[in-house]
Amino acid sequence: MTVEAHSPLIRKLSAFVALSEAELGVLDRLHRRRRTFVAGRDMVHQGQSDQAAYILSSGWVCSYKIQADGTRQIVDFQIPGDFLGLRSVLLRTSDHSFEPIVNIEAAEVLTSDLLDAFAQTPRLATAILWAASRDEAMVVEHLVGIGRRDADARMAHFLLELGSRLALVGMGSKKGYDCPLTQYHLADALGLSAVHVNRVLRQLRESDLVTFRDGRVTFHDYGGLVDVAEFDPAYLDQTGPLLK
Amino acid sequence: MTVEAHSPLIRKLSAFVALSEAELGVLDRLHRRRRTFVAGRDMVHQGQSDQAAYILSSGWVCSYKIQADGTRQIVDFQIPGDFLGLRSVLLRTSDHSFEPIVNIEAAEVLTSDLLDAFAQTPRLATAILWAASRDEAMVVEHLVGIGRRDADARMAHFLLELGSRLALVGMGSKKGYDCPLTQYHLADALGLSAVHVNRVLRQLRESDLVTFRDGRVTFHDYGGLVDVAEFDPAYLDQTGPLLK
DNA sequence: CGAAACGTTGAATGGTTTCAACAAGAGTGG
DNA sequence: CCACTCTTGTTGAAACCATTCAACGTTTCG
Repeated sequence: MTVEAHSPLIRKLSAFVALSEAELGVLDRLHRRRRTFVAGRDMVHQGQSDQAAYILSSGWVCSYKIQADGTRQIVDFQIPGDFLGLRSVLLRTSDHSFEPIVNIEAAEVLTSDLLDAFAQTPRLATAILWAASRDEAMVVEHLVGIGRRDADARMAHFLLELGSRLALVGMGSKKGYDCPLTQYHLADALGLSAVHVNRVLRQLRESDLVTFRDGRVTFHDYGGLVDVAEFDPAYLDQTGPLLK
Repeated sequence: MTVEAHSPLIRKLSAFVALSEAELGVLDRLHRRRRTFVAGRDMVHQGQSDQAAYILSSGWVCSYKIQADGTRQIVDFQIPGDFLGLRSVLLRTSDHSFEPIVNIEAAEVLTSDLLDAFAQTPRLATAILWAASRDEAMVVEHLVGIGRRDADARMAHFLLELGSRLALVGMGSKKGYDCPLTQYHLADALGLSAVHVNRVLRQLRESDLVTFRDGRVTFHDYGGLVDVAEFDPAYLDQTGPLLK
């Protein structure tokens, strides 16, 4: 079987670990319980208990937290190949909500499925924990961006990071990528107002760096954008840990 | 042996799981390799490879990331009982730096020690992963704070969260706690300028909510502060997962 | 067709930063 | 022991980045 024939998750993990046929089989079996969710309706709501985890196979999801005053902070976006709710399984309660941005397909993974898979193939367990650590590193980088970058750099960094992530599952390149997010999503993710997001996007467009329009991100000057963002993809480029 | 006779880590884990004598023994053995570090000099520098992890037994540490333009974002503070660098072990390279804020004592934990301990007592492994998930939840809450809270609420929330964490290891109460941080630390953690931190602290003090002075945080009106911060400690109060 | 969601733009406001200056205490070396 | 420097804290004034408010255009969809 070629890598392309598999799910985005397998494609992602394969970029870092050469998986054996047996491991590929276990991974395939994790994808058995297929489910779909419609855009806009929360799949998991913050405070909900005893949740399953999911592997996203198509579509986009965002994980977010709502505050008492109604403002929303998007913590992360999930794209095909990403795990979703891994932490909610370990803590018994989910501390944030998940909302599908478009209609999505996902494989439901019960706690027992996951533990069984880990018991069968420790190398796979390590690979998945590696992916989880990489997600955590992205949240940290997100934190740094919101705390210490101005709006332009923040936006530029965000669009670049998303591009790198999508490239890993074959959904983007240094030319650009399809992106179903609205300016409201960007605002809630970057800690800005929707109005300001619009202005920032205009400025980046008029500087011939990127265009965000009609569900498509187009890079016009990738290098220039990297400079604006001070984008260093080191935290995404980790090679596999403990795996020879 | 009573809980008080043990390390802060044991004290923390004991608040959520009743540990057996055998598990306590394994934990004690993880504390064998004692080391000290002096204030101000990085124990781990971002980009450094093949790092050990540490269990902090006394003193305070901060983990941070420096950007190209020299600005610093503190991601988290570690207090006694906290793990440090657990992720750096899994990813081969550390993506951020650790700096002791005061002279500290820590137990060095080699990757092999950790894996051995996990193999011996799966319940302990779960407990430690639970603690790691809790740390991640705090980073997420931190992200929300920087993205969507104004400076006053951010500061109030931060001081309250720290208080709750310290209370768990017996170093603080709703009256207050000792705190070796400078206003610069607060600024770098909260994504503010040091000047503004000073003003915010003054305002909170003049509203008779908290005083931050001479290495001591004193709560004057705990309830009032909770209101300002919209502090909901749910994400800290998880009861243990998968452990009956 | 009307409503709802998304995008766009201008003007006024405001929270936060920057710049600048000074005070107090700790540590250092002459 | 004093002068010196360094770190930390403090305060005012000006400048700025981002928000809020408000209005309007566009597209989608029932």
